[in-house]
Amino acid sequence: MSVMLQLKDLPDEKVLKKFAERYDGVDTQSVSHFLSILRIGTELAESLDRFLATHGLLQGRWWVLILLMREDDQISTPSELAEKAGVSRATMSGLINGLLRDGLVARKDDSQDRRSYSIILTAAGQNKLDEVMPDYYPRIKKIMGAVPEQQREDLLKQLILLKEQCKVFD
Amino acid sequence: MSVMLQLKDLPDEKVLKKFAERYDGVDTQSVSHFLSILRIGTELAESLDRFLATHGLLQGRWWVLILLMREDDQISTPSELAEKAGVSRATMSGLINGLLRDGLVARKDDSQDRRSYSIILTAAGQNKLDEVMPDYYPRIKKIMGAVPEQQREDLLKQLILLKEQCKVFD
DNA sequence: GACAACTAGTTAGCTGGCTAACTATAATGT
DNA sequence: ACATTATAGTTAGCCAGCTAACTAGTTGTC
Repeated sequence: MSVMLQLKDLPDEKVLKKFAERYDGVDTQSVSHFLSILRIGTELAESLDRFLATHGLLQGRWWVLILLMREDDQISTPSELAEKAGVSRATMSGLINGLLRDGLVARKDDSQDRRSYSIILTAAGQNKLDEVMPDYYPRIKKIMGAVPEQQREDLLKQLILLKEQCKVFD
Repeated sequence: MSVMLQLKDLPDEKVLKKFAERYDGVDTQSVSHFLSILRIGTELAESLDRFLATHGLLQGRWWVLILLMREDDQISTPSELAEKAGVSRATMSGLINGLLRDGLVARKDDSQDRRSYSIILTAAGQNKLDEVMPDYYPRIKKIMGAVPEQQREDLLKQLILLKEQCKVFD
């Protein structure tokens, strides 16, 4: 995601009037709320990325490492990883290449199926996670601590409602 | 943004235990909530993009058209647009090129400052907005309708708290 | 008036998303 | 056995973000 709206850029009175005149039935509140939610989503993701960058990682590659560590033997295949990460095989191809270059994962050819190969988390990759994760978890806890325990469930519930309601875009 | 997490991919018991053993002090709830929020943000943005795509637009270019329409005379400059859209001048350069190619904006050289030029919304650009916006506004209203009026303010308030708490990433 | 410093915009190269088209191999069906 | 179909991975080309380095022009200062 990446949303081209600065919260400060919410339109002023004059502009609102202009748009409301040209396009009737504009619900200013809804629009402003919707855009703010998108914007905050972007900002949260950017914060995470900046944090990962301090450890020399970015979101995409970091997540691949985590998916590998989840496996019993730290091993998987490109298509499996693509499926689990929710990205196309083409995208996973690029992510894997970057990780191979950095030596955080290694490639092992499949003797059974010559089209395929396996990807293994290397010692360097595990070390990288062991460096990042103990720094990551407490920060996440602190961040989520900003929302009172009880209201977190409500927050999630409402966001899920919004997401589901997005069917009106189809 | 773009978050590599499928909600379905929340880790199972065994995996949770594995991570909790290696990295102590993991607050599973916080992590899962945080990642879910990021994921939903991405999905909302993707929905908007799919909608805009049905009108032959994408988020970046659409937002530039809106910023131009906000101006009294539908005119602005690349750096002004970059600043208002919250992107780098380099990115705006690319967006403007795309819009120029599609004829949705036009370029007008500045006689005062030969480094600069102005970007104007063309009739075709205005027509495109006149096609998209009357379709956009009611859909946004319907989507936000999923969250009861009273809880919207809370939702926003909590998201803003989270965003601000992201300072712990710095 | 000349030089320094700043500003406007572009370009190159990186990240990471996508689709569509491609290669190579495997599996299936007749 | 061979032909078809399906699958694994890559590549090319698009979108959109970024930084850093660059050109060109403007401004300010001495």
